[in-house]
Amino acid sequence: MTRLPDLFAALADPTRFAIVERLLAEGEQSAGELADIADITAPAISRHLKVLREAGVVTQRIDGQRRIYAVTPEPLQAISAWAIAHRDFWEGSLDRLEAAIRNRRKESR
Amino acid sequence: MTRLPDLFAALADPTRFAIVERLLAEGEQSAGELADIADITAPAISRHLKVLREAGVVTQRIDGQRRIYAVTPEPLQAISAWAIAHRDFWEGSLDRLEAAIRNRRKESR
DNA sequence: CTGTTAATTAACGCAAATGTTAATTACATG
DNA sequence: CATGTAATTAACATTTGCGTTAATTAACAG
Repeated sequence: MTRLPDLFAALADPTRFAIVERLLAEGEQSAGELADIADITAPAISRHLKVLREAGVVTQRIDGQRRIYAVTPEPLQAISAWAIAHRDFWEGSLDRLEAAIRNRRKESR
Repeated sequence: MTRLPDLFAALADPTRFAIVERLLAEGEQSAGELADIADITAPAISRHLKVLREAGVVTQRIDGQRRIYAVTPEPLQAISAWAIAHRDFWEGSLDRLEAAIRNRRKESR
């Protein structure tokens, strides 16, 4: 089981976070398709994907000469579990949490 | 509102994560009380607290010559909201895993 | 076999993060 | 007011992270 700080480190970079969001929103994609996620070169993307892979955030599937990436469920589960484990701490504002979720959905359309 | 990658960056360091866990478990504590959280000097702790403060993860309260720190609810809320917003993804992870395996079998024929 | 495409690895430069010791600020107390 | 305690800021060294270009590996197409 990956430790949370390592998971957070993987998601702390804006480019990597964008990759994860994209994969979550649109499903699995090849390294090439992810190229336009940020204004950086292909090797840079490749290294970000490696970091995500080593943190267990994404899995790699080989299809011909393409490497196809998808988000792994476990890390998201782990993060959710951690936040919810401390729910008694921030439970005072469930309304705001709900609002935040609604907001996210709205933005992603 | 703080962006998630910045939040994750604040929590990516093991010492900072330990500070947050401690404050969540035992409630607010002074910088001095947090000194034993890791085998580093007081200035190092102080800088970690500054990072957490600037990311909005903790608040600082002044009491005499002590600075007392406590976790802010909003960041945990935000993280939880993000994870839960993608719950449909990792909730049925077993089904998806199965489907992915079936899919791969189909393709390789 | 040859050339093209997809992606990664190698080698390198630079900026940011993290630790140290020393100096500073602010409050408390005899 | 002089001294001690709590914490931070300053200055500096070292490591890590992230980007680049060039080289490499692997699969595909003629």
